[in-house]
Amino acid sequence: MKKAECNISDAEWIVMKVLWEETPSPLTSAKIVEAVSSNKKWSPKTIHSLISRLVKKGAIGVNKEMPLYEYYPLVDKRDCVLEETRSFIQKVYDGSIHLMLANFIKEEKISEKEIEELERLLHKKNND
Amino acid sequence: MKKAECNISDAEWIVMKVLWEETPSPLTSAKIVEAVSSNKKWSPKTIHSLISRLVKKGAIGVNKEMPLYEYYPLVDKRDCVLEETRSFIQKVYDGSIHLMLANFIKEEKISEKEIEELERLLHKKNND
DNA sequence: CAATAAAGACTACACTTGTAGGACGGAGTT
DNA sequence: AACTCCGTCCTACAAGTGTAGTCTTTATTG
Repeated sequence: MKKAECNISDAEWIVMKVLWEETPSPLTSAKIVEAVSSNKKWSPKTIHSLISRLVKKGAIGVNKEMPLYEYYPLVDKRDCVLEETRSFIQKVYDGSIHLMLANFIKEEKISEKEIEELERLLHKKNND
Repeated sequence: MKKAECNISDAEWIVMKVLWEETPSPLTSAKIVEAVSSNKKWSPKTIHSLISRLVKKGAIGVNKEMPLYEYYPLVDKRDCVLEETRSFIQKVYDGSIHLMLANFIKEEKISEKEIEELERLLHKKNND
């Protein structure tokens, strides 16, 4: 998995998530189309386009040994999530994680159970 | 303040934040350029372009009564923050706020003091 | 094997975005 | 009055995106 920049667009994220989450990692485009189609009513052509772009960007790799190409992620999900998160926080909260979380807890409707779980997480983190 | 869609790009956010945060709300473009320039080394032309686009988008309004136009926000910051947040969480966390916060607390390096403050916030929220 | 269908390569096309530049006119400066 | 600089309005222009379509090759199926 590369460290580098992800630069994945909104539509491309949907495809990447399939590759990151679908278990048998090398997937044929048909499998990808199938998985994506459950969320998005895109033409298969559109999904193929997204796949090609991701290959060109170096975000996914292709195994051409097979009759039907098999695709697999080249970038690490965690890295992309972090990158995306950072740019979001930078844009909206001037880069302040703290501001972001605080505002978030204030604004969002989170259930009590969730709050309790988050508190547990915070505690655990605090005791590391 | 309108409720509607914000659709503010990364660069435009920088301008919007000036208008939202700079106190005397109606600002001349010179003031905006000045404020933005402290963060970004853009040509004034660029900033003017962003201002015009925001006007066209309906995100900011203009008072043309004055010799130098004065600009002020038309969209509410909170709405835009929420919208931006939602789309971020949708893209990266499939819309799960919980997943997002949990992952966030796990991943990010937050100071103990911050953790404590967040816990306080959670507590307060819990007792509402 | 012939036909049909799907995959892959390449093309399309309008819209948004980052990042300005040019023309024109009023305000201040000499 | 002439010149200069800034503000407004309009134009520019390449890269990235969403959303496909065409053309060629290959696999599947009767």
